Amino acid sequence: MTKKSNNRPTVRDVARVAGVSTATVSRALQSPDIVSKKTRDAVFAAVSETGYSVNTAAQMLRRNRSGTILVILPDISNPFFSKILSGIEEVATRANLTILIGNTNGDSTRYANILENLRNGRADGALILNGEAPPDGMLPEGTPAVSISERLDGTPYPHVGTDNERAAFDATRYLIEQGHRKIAHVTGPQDNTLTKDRRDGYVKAMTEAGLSDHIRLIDGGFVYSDGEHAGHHLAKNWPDTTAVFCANDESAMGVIRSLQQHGYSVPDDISVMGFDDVPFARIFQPELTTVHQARNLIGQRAMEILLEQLEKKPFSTGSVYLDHRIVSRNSVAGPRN
Amino acid sequence: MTKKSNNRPTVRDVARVAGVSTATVSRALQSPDIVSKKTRDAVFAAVSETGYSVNTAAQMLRRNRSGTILVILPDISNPFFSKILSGIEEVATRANLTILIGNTNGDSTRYANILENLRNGRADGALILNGEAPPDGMLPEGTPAVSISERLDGTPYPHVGTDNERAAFDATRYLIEQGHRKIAHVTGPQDNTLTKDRRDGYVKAMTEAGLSDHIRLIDGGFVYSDGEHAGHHLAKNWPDTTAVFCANDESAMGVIRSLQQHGYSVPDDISVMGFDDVPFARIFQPELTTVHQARNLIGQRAMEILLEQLEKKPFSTGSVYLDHRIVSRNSVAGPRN
DNA sequence: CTGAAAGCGCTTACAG
DNA sequence: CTGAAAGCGCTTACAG
Repeated sequence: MTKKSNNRPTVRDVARVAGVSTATVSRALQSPDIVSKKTRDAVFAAVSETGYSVNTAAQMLRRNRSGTILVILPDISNPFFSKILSGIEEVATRANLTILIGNTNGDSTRYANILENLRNGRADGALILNGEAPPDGMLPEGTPAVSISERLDGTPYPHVGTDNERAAFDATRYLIEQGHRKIAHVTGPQDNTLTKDRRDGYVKAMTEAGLSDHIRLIDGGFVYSDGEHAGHHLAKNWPDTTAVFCANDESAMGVIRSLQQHGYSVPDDISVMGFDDVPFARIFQPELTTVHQARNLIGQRAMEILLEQLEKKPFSTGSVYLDHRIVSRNSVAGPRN
Repeated sequence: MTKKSNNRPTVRDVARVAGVSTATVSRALQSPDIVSKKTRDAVFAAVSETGYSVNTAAQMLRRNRSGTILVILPDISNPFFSKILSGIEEVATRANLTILIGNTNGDSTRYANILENLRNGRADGALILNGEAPPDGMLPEGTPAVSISERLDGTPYPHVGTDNERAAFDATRYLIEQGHRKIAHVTGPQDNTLTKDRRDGYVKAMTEAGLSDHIRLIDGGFVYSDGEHAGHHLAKNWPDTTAVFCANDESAMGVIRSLQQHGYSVPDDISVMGFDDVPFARIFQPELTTVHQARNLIGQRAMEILLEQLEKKPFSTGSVYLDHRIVSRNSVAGPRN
């Protein structure tokens, strides 16, 4: 009967102090309404007295659920993801779920390691923001999952994001309405569904406006240096362009700097528009005109759909789109002359 | 003998396939070198055949360890933290430890909820980046923890960061060496150890250079709008200032924009220097001269010290400082005339 | 409304 | 080097 070295109180300790069984302690804690008020009070008092806190491992083992959801993203430092994360957290917290963040860094080995959390029971479901479908066999069949932002073609998971084609269409229309005709588009990275959708929206808007002769596509990417290269390309090859629609804000900033180095003034000589409305878009000079995505709501909605899956309720399949809007700031003006 | 509904293979399944006991399966997986090669091979083959993955909950319960460490920070979207996080992750991954991120958002209720992960066994130790000591009783005694960046005065936890007083001293010296005399300092938020240390370093450098008459302190903070206010204050009250040292990069950007709105040119009329070297410092115009902190190394070192605590090895107490350096860019020049 | 008992899937002293 | 068995701390069908 020697004392255990680890003194963390357990249900047994609480039961002893409260004068009830461990089953009753568990019930009072998990389903307070199915025990008598007297019992409930006694148990709660015993919990404070002992400083009891449930042992999550035991609970997970017994329930066969971790109460954790895995958020898979390519780069946690990318400001695009932080607001989505907040939305996810809000809903998860309300549902008493913990969030585990898996940062792939674009590395497939890391991605595989992260997915392991679903196989070993550390997480019950996943929110996939990295745009890459889990390789076959890496996920137990029927694992609840939702893809965010990028669609995961050929996958059964529901998807939440922005209607990118529509948003790109609206952005291009916006430039046309400012009087621009020679409008270029700097795309995102190849083999990305976002890139395709935004490019399609741009092409569609140009075509519908009878400007198909002015379509100018430049291969880009989502980082600053991609924008710099694109700006250089633009200055060299299409110097008479009056407006550029970029696939995201960061590349738009690179385009602007590069254009400035080539002697252009933005927006006086050339207008530049981004996509995302990251926090820095307001601080950058010129303040960036861009497409705002409802990132917080996207995160919330995705988490809600995952929750429905976890609870075996019917859930929406296919894509859910949240509203976007154009944010007018200073990087776009009418064409000169 | 009905089939269980949940088909995840267990050690029993692996044991049956490999023709050994569950104890041996566990040994082959956890300490491959203490079983015979023949057994090891049989177990590994059985693992692939069955698609076995350890049940983390059972493992945690049995070992009384979660293999997870908790990283507590105020704001995950703050770029200052992301590189520190990478450093932490690198070391944690090498040690086969999972990271759980707790985002307090400066909310003490959330902070308390996050600390609960240490009491319920979901995490074995903590890395504290939010500058706030856990309230008494919120952490089981002897919980391994390390504070990062901000010191936690009155706390037994080791600390890893930058020697802020020294770094601020160096930054101020740098401005003095460029020929500046009337140098202002925009501080961080009150009641923050970083603020105190950086202010002290500034005052010390000014005093040592015989410039104590030119000490100009402006209460600031770590966000953009704090900088804007400070810039306004500066323009109104000390218009002949030729250089400003700001407590961080974000506030330095606010100071610059605000000064520009007051008609100053940076750095021609006035030089502005930041602190941190966040990623955006290179994109901002003018590119920001600042103090680089070894954020990745700070994260690594902190995780290493936490690891030593977890393994009950002796570990360094007190503060560990990693080297900082001045990064010269375009927001600082010599004084006009 | 409550209790006694089984069992979730591991790991590890103990014995050989 | 290996196996049989106990037990980590919960929760929940079962019985009353």
